[in-house]
Amino acid sequence: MYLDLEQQLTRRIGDLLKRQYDVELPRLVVDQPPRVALGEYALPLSFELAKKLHKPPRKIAEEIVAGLGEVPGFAKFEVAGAGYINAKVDRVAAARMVLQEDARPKSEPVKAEKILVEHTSINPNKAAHIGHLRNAILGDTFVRLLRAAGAHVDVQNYIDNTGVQVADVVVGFLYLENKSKSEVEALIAHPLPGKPFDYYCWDLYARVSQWYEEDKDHLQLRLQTLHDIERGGNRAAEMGKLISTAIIRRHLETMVRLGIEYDFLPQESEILHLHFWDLAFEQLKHQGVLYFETEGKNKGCWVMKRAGSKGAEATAETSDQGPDEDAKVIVRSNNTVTYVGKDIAYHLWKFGRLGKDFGYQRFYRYRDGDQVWISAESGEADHPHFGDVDAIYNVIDSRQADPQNNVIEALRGLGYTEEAANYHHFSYEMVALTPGCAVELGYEVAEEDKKRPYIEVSGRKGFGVKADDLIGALIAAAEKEVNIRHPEMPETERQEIAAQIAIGALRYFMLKFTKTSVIAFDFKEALSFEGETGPYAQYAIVRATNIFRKAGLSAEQILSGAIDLRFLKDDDEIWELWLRAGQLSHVVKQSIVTTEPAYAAKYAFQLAQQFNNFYHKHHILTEADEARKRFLLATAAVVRKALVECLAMMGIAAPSVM
RNA sequence: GCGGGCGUCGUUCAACGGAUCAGGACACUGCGCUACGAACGCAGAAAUGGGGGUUCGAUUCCCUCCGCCCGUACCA
Repeated sequence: MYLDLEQQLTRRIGDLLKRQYDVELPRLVVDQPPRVALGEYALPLSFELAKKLHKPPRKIAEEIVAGLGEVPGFAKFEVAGAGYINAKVDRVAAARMVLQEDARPKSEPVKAEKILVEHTSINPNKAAHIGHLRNAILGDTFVRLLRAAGAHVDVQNYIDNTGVQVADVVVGFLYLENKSKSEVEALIAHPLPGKPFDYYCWDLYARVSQWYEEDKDHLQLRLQTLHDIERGGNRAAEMGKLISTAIIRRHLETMVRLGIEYDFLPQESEILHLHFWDLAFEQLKHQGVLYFETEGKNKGCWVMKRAGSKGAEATAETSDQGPDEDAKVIVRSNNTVTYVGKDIAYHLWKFGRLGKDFGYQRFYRYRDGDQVWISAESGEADHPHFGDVDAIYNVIDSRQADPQNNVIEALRGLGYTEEAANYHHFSYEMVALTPGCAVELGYEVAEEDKKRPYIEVSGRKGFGVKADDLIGALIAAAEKEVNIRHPEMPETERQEIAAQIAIGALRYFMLKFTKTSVIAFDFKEALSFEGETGPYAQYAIVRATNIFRKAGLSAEQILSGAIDLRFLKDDDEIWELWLRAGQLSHVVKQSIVTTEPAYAAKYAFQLAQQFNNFYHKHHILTEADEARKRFLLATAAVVRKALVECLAMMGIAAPSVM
């Protein structure tokens, strides 16, 4: 509703400006007035026009209002303040639109046909921690938003199964624990009590890192193991595959608890063994993106100009002054490829510009029947096709901005300017621990660290909060509350509701911060079910549900029955609820174009807050006027529907009771 | 050094360059359940790091200083 009327309005204003003043504004700013009594849209454009037209803003505003005449859907235009134009919609007509619409933005914020979102991408060598949760929840929510907007989205979780991190755990099993392949297999099949395989590897990984510290010669073993894994066909490679595959399964299980699913798991092992790099290398050399360095510190390497490096224009004058020391190495002097190099090849594949595809194998099937595919050298004959997309979103933390930009730079250098423009690094800040939280967890914290606002988590040091531990703690806390409130309920039902509340709390917690904000993790805040939290919004829904239950009516019955919308005409507070509900598609659009799910989270909370207010003020079931009662019920139903839909986009369920 | 991000009530987070109190949450003080369940509501107190500039208008844009964080590998 809100989006449609806004478009209607801006189109009319645009026409009017051209006709009446022969001017065009690059973009028409549309605000909301401070109070809904003043209208639904506020246009500050006369301030901007004042200089151009040499007239006072207020006069321009009056002229525009006079020139607008009747606009369908709008009741009135008013000049306010120093020259604002406030537009008041026809509330009854707008409310009718709210009753009919769905969440899909009609203005198509998503241009691309096929979109690929990559998120999670945890190194498969240890349990997922809270930092990974933020990544996965941001990514999954963005996927849900895009799909709600009608986009076709594939979800990928990139698996770096041949990197140093996996190598480190392999070193741990082979050399620290002297375990054979079958012993590790047994550990995977029958984990120690209270210690799933990914937890086991979490500890082992930290021990190996410690072991490297003790004697630098141990690092030789790591290098050796890394090379063995990359080459394949040996003991270390087999062990690596065994470990990474088992850990991936654990990660999928962890994410399933949060309602997060993937379509495809591309692995680095296939990027290597199917020689993706060779094809990319040819293109890069051919287009001159890469050049061979013959002197300086990068002598003997294939390098490219670093993204954002200065002197791009100055090369003509400075080219005689020796090699570009700031260049990014893509192929090392020992002929191996760096991470960025592999990533370039991978991204050429994503955009269908590589000329080669993965093999695909079935890997995991979700309860809902959806299938996850994994890359393989020789895949199954019958498989879906991934890649070859129009736009990509890589949910990767902000620390990796440089390598991401280098990949984009390489694409641009290859002439794929459109692909480069449709390559979005969905960047977000990390989750760190407050010093207090670290102490609470029993870690030793240096005095100087205690003064810091937060401390970075580190898988290498085993320093952090594991995802499954946090989920477990949340469920236990929620269960306690549910048990108090609903002792009569069957246990399975109580558990289900506790899980919904726990996940709601966790997902909302990870979404309420904007991406640029570092989350300083603290148990007290994360475990809270009060205030600005997921359960707060869920509770508003439950309250509405309870009213309908007592009234003996379903939401559908209420919304399809006779509703006297004239009550809206002189009730600003209730009208604001309808207006908010009608803004859902606007919120979806904004969240997508700004790649900011926090925007949707804020909306959900505010809507719930307004509903709780309404709930407190109007006692619906005892309302004597039957028509008014039906109108109030419809208000609750409309808000509930918008809330349920918005929470669904965040992966938060609406519990039946709580 | 260079590049990027960030400094907002006690704490934590909001605010496309816009309208009277810069908004919410937590914490704090004081209230409100015989109601559609209080995982709620009401009231109170409390903030834009310093200095310039652009603008009709700056928390927002530009410059500068101070402070914090992250990058800046032939690691991923």
